[in-house]
Amino acid sequence: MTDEAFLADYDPSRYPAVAVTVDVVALTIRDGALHVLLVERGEAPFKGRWALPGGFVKVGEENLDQAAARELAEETGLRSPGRVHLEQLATYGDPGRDPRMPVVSVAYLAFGPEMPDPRAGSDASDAAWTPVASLRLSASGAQPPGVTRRLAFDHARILSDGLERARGKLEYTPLATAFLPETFTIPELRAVYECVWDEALHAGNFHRKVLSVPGFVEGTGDTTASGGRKGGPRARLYRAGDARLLHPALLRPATEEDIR
Amino acid sequence: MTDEAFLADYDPSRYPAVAVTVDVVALTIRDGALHVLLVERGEAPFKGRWALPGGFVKVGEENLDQAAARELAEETGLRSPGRVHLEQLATYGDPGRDPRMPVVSVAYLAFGPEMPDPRAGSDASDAAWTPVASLRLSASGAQPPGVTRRLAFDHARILSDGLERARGKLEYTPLATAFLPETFTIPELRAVYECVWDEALHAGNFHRKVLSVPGFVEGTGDTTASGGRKGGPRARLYRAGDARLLHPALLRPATEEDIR
DNA sequence: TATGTTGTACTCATATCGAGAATGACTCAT
DNA sequence: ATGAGTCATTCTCGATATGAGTACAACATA
Repeated sequence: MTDEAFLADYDPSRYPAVAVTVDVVALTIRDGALHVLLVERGEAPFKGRWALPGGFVKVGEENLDQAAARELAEETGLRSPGRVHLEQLATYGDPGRDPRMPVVSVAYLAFGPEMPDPRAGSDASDAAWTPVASLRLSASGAQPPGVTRRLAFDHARILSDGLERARGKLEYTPLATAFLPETFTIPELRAVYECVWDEALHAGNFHRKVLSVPGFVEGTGDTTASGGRKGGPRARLYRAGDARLLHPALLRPATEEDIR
Repeated sequence: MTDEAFLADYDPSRYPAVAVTVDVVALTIRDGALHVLLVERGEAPFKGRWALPGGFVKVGEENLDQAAARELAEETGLRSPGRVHLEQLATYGDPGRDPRMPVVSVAYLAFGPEMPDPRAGSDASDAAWTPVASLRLSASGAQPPGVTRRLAFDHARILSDGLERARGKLEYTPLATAFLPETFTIPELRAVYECVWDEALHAGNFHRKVLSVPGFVEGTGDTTASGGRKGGPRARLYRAGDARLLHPALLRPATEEDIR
């Protein structure tokens, strides 16, 4: 930004009326399916429709990361700042994305282990973890059978961008562990990849790969107390290692359509 | 964002005085070195220091991408919207990042082939392509010998984030071609990777790899008119292919420090 | 013409990947 | 208890990718 431009607008009354908000795409895994945290709007516009949790940034008092963490905790009644990974996703500022006024929204992406049901915050009439598969994310494209909901504002696009980011980050960072509790088994880690990528993975190869990437996981020496629900031996327990990047990366099988 | 929060702030006079700007990290390659487009500030604060080009978003009239493209063209006198790749980088909103008032800046990353010298825009006292290596990007860390400049505001951090993004994108997208003209040779493409990554690459292996990734480049059937400056045969010419992702990726050699 | 440079194509050993199968340890229904 | 089915973990094997080095012909320069 240049100085003259600032001086020309230095008088606050001359600013365009812009609101800056944060919206959070909070993802977790429940019952083997990817879920996103949504709140139900109690007022127009989009009354009764579901939206991403979010709110105004207290500009000058907090930074954007703090605002996102505050919204995630405050508006849904989830405290648990502990093991939640939060990162900036992208910023959306198209004219008309809010019918009432110009709004620039900084979207955040949050990954966390299975969390309790949220309570509705002061602003939302309801809040719930919602299966991503039950949402209509684009006008075109195949939709799952059953109930499909359309999100308020441009939140379908934001969620869609967040999912794409999450899918990509699983390839070259150890963030999949952010969806799991402190200790976990390799098959649980594989389940994270499978439900975020929506692809079945080869159990043996996945096992070999995870153990071969330095710093991805480290063994605890323990095993689960019993076998799985449907049988099978006890599994060894691991915790997240100290790697920030997976090298070599754990590439998802790419299709021609992804590439072109 | 929730409805009640909006209603509470519906009166524009109650908005906090937030300015929304775009800043552009425009990268190109000149004389075998990575350069970034900077403008010299003509007024306080940071008068005489260099900064990223940027300016206010005309909220409600244009979207963020358009604002970034406009700033890149307008403030520097570079029109050339043609072959420039522009993508959103991140958003910066820490309190105090501008000493005068709260400012939220949406940063963009631009890649382009070698471009003419900019002329100073209406706001900047000067504008120039500056070698990235000549800039002091962090307080700590090794600095190159010779002139090092410190950027205004938090622009060193933004540039640093932009460089890291660029380095990563070269691995799994064909964006290196955005630094080159319509047709180019494989050694020219290798030079892009080498100067963005700041690492020497094995010529033979790079050649094999580029040709083996589907859709990365396609041959034109032509060759350069003559050999290189210091000799060597004519090189075959290629143009960018239709791939949006490189599969398998062209991974840069990772060091232990990158990973942990 | 001699010399050095370099684009491109090899070779070869090693690492990684995808697919499948073997081995037990476990759960559950009978 | 017992048998059937499930599944964590480890192997094997062929296909593919990678890193390092060599070969050679085409080119610029002196």
